[in-house]
Amino acid sequence: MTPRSGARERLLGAAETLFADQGVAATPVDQVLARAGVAPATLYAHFGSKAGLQAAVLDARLARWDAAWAAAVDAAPDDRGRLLAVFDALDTFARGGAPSRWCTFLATAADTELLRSRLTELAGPVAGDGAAELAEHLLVVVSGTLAMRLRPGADSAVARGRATAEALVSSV
Amino acid sequence: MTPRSGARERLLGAAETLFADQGVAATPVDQVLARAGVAPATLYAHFGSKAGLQAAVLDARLARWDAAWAAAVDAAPDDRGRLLAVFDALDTFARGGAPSRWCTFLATAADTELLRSRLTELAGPVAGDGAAELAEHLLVVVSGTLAMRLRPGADSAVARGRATAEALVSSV
DNA sequence: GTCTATAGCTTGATAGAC
DNA sequence: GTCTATCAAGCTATAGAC
Repeated sequence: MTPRSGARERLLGAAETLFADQGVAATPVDQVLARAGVAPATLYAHFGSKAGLQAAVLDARLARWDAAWAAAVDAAPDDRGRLLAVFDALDTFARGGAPSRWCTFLATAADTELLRSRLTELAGPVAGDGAAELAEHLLVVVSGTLAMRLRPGADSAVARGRATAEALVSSV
Repeated sequence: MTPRSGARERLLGAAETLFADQGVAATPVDQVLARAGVAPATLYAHFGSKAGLQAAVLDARLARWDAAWAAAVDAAPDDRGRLLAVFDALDTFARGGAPSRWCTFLATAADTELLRSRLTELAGPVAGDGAAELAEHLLVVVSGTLAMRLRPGADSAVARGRATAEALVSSV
């Protein structure tokens, strides 16, 4: 917890948008600095390197995703709704002005395991002994939904993914 | 059709591997040249630019994927098998020594439409009126399978994707 | 068609003042 | 902690000989 620093927050915000829109490699540090209105040395004082900044951006995103998913689960009315709440959270994230390629951060190892374990847990009340299998199916569908958001027709990606998930849940 | 040129083929092969393993942006032209054993000017004579080389690599890949899928469909015994043949083709590609991140090329617009239309066609005999809907579900699953191959546990990605697809087909 | 050599630019990161 | 100014390295692409 660095003593509150406007520059730090602005750097994280600028980097998140630019990295997501253009890709990390295609985004020069100078561009992040310009958008944040910060000097080069300040960035290196806070994050050490471009890679350090990237890591900090991913961490921040993961934490927000985590919170959004938890909130969606809490808001759901029943077991089936809680299992499918991932898609509500995806929808929130997608509509919430987040960069169009925000989903790339989900391609990390930590996140895959998080998804798998939570989905298995949530699938329990719905599928009983078949919970692990259903969770595995839903993991594929969630991954596919993220992938679809990278392509044309991204707007309807979450809705289509949810429809597929519902078909799977109903077939249990 | 350039007069047969060993350099051209070597460049395509080297670029395919390196681009897939490291990403295009992270791969310097020099590295492609070194692996191919070719001089800079030769690359620019054939492809005009790094982007031109990248485009040529994608074209070649798409053509091979196309052929592999068609072969898998032909080899399948029945309608259901033909519909699920995408996964046979994915398996062939994945095992065939292709770079671990080969799937990135499937994130193109052209390919998305190709997938959708062919899957819809193949779903006809299996799902009748529900063909379009089933194809849409399978499109999500195929995309998810590709995404899973980018993460740890990639080896079993195709098998798990196929299992999800079978659950969907069976529920029709 | 292919080579060697190099131009010209952009990048990530640092030095030193305040 | 933040700034201005700058370095050293790496990149893509081209020139010119064979």
